[in-house]
Amino acid sequence: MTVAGKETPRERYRAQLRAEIKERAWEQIAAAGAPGLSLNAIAKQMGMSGPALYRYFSSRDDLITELIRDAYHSLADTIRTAAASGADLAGLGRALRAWAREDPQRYFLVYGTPVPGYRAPDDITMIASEIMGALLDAAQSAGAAATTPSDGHPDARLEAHLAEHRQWAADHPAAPAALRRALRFWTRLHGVLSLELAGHFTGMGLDPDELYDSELRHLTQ
Amino acid sequence: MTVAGKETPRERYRAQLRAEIKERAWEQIAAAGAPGLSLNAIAKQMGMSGPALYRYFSSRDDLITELIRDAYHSLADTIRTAAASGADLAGLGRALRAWAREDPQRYFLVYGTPVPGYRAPDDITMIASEIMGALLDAAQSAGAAATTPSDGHPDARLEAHLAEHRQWAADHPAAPAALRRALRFWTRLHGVLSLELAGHFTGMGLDPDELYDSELRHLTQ
DNA sequence: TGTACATCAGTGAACGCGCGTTCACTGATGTAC
DNA sequence: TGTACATCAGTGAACGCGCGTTCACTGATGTAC
Repeated sequence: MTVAGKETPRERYRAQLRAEIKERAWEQIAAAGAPGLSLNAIAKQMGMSGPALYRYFSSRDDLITELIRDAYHSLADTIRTAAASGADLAGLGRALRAWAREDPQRYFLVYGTPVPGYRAPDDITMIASEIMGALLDAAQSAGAAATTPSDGHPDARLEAHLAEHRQWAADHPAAPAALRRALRFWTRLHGVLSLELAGHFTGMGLDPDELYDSELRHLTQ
Repeated sequence: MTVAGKETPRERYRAQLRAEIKERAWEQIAAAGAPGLSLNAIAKQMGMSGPALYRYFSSRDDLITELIRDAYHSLADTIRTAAASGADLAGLGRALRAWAREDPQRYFLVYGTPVPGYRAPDDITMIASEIMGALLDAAQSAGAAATTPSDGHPDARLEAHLAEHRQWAADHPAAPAALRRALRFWTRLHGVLSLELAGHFTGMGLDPDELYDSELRHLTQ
C-alpha cells in the first residue's frame, strides 16, 4: 500500500493521527456543515486537549483547506478510476452520483455555496481541471460517431461559442461537440444532484434516480 | 402602497426598524455568508445595543427563518410577475437568473447547501410549491403544441414515471410532458446558475450567458 | 549495552474575543379621563 | 388642555459559553557515542 520502508515509527504515528483528525472533522461536517467545524471539539472527541492539534495542522483554515483538497482528490480518483475501467459518459455520471451520495457534505465542499472571499489554493484549481480533463476524454470518445448540430439546432450557437472560448480546455484536443458534452455533463448532473442532496425532492414524491438517469440518457445526444 | 390608515406611528416605526434590521442582515450575509450572521454585529452597525434587537426578533434563528421566507416570497413574486406579463418558460428562466444575480447569497439561501438538521417551516414549503405551480403553468402552455416523445426517446421513461408520481403537482392539471419541462427548467437552470454564482466558471474563459441561454433554448423541446 | 542529549507529542493555563440571550431598569411616547 | 397611568423602545450589566491561538512546560521517545 504505502512505501513503508522509509517511514520511521514516529512518522507513521504522525500520519495516523493526522488521518484521525480529518476523520473526526468529516464527521463534524456531516453533522453540522463546514461552518460548524471546531478544532477544540475535535480534540475533545479524541480525548486530547485543544492545542495538541496544532502539532498536526497549523490552523483551522489549514485543516479545512486540506479537507477540500482531499475532497477534490477523492473525486478526481473516482472519475479517473471509472474512466480507466472503460466507463462512458453515463458511467462517469453514475460514479459521480455514487461518490456524492457517499458523503453529501463532501460534495458541497466542492460544488456548494461558496464562502464569500475564500479563494482556493492553486493546486486545488489544478485538480479541478484534471477532473475536467477526464470528462473531456470521455466526451470526446462519446462524440466520435456523433454529428455536428445544424444551424437551427439549439446547440449550434453554444458550440460556436465554445470553439472560440476554450482556454479551460487549452491543452485538450477535444472538438467543440465534446466541449459541449463535457459542460452539459457537469451543469446538468450538478443541477439534479445538488437539489437531491439538499433535500429539495423529498416530499415531492419524485424518485431522484429517475431524474438523474433521464439526464444521463441525454448526455450522449 | 400599504394600508396606512390603520397603522399607528409606533407600528410604522416598528415595521421600519424591522426592515432595517433585515437589510443589515442581508448585507452581512452577502459579506460572509449566512453562517456569519450575528445579531450583535447588526446592532452595532445600527448604533444600538445588542439586546435591543430582541424587541424585533425573538432569536437569531427567528431572523434567519424570516430572511429565508422573504427570499422565497421575493422569488415567487418575480416568477409570478414575469408569468403575468406573458413570459414563456425561457422568459421565466431569464427572470430567475436576473433575480439570482441580484443577490447570489439570497439565491443560495433558497437553493444552496443545506444546514444539516434544519427543517423549513411549513409555510415556506407552501411558497416553494407555489413557485412550482407558476412553472407548471408556463410549462403547460409551452407544451400545447408539443408532441409526446416516442418509445425510443430519452424522455419517454421519465414521463412515464412522472405520470405516476405527481403528488408534487397534485392540484395542477399539467400533462406529463409539462411536468417534465417544469422539472427540467428547475434542475438544468439551477445547474448552470449555481455553478456560475459559486464562481466555478471564472477563470475558465466561458461566458455564463451563453451556457444559460443555450439551456433556455432547450427548454421548449 | 548504557549513558547523554535532542527531538517532539501533549498538557494546562491563559488571552482576548464575540456570541446569543436574560434581566432589571430608564426614559420617552401614547392613551384615558 | 392638563394630569395620571400604561405601554413600549432601548440600555448596560451580566451569564455562560466556545472559539482559535500562544506559551512555557513535562515527559516520553528516539539518536549518537
